[in-house]
Amino acid sequence: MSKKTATSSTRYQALLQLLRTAETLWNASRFFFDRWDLSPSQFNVLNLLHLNPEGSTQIELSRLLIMHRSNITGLVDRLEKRGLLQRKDNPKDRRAYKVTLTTAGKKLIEKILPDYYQAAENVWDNFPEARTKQLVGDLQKLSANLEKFFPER
Amino acid sequence: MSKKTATSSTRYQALLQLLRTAETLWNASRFFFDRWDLSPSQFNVLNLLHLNPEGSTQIELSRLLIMHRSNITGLVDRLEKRGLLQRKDNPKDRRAYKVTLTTAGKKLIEKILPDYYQAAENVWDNFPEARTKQLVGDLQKLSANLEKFFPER
DNA sequence: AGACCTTAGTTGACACATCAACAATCTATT
DNA sequence: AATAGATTGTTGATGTGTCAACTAAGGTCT
Repeated sequence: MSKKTATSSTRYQALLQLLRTAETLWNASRFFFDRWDLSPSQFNVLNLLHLNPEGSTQIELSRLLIMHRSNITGLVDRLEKRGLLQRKDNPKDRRAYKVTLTTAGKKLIEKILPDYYQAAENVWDNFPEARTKQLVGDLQKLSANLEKFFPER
Repeated sequence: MSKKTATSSTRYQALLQLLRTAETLWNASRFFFDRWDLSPSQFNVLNLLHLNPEGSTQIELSRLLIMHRSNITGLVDRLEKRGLLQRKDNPKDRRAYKVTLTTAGKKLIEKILPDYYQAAENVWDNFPEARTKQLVGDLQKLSANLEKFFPER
């Protein structure tokens, strides 16, 4: 049996494959959301707001999306310009807005969601459920390790 | 047993977790390569060129990196400006360049690689090798399905 | 040779992402 | 109450990514 070189180690390959698959998934989702002229990030914003009808502050969105606060500004700007959400003043904290879906935004996200869940099922194509559960567990473990090695954000 | 809602399906959660873990991994790698003032994409370019000493065309790089050709232009521009690689005219096809590492680029990537492989091992932290192999297989299967559902690039 | 199609790379317009620096506001401590 | 420190959101600079439209060059077909 030949000595393994660093470049061919399974663990190294696994990280590459993970990035590659995620890239493919992201591209697929970009293609998918194009029908409604949304980017995956824009969809994520609408989806989060839909789950939180009282509205979220921009900093909350940035934490949930693992994204810098300054990026939320532009994302919310563009969605607000399209009338899908609105910034509402927050009397409890005058530094922060409450961002909420408009009626149009709520209507759009509710139109998308069924297709979205269906697509998420389809791409697994008979993949055994138990195996999917294992995958989730493994990915979570890796995430935890990564955060241990590279702590701050 | 309660009927599962779409949002709680394991398969849907698995896709979210995949994106989340990949994001974390990407952020960790951004942090990692910062020591050499490189972005992950810049590292990938240098790494590919290091594996292919005869040089690659930009279109080859774009395919390997799953990235639009126009993006390679800027990526190569910046690395060329730093003297890490060079565009060489290609007599066999005067439309295309051959992009190769300079001595400085070769020296830099060879300084980075040992740390890189070590980090890739470290983040798995005693994760069983067999399980890693399974993960790679599962991710490949998902990738294949994704390309079936969302064909073109 | 000429006509036609394809391919490699660049450019410009735009979205998306980071960071640093700043203003406005909130909070804690004295 | 005053000061000091932290937090929210915006802005500007820069890098990264997409796409459409363009030039230059290659390939094919008659």
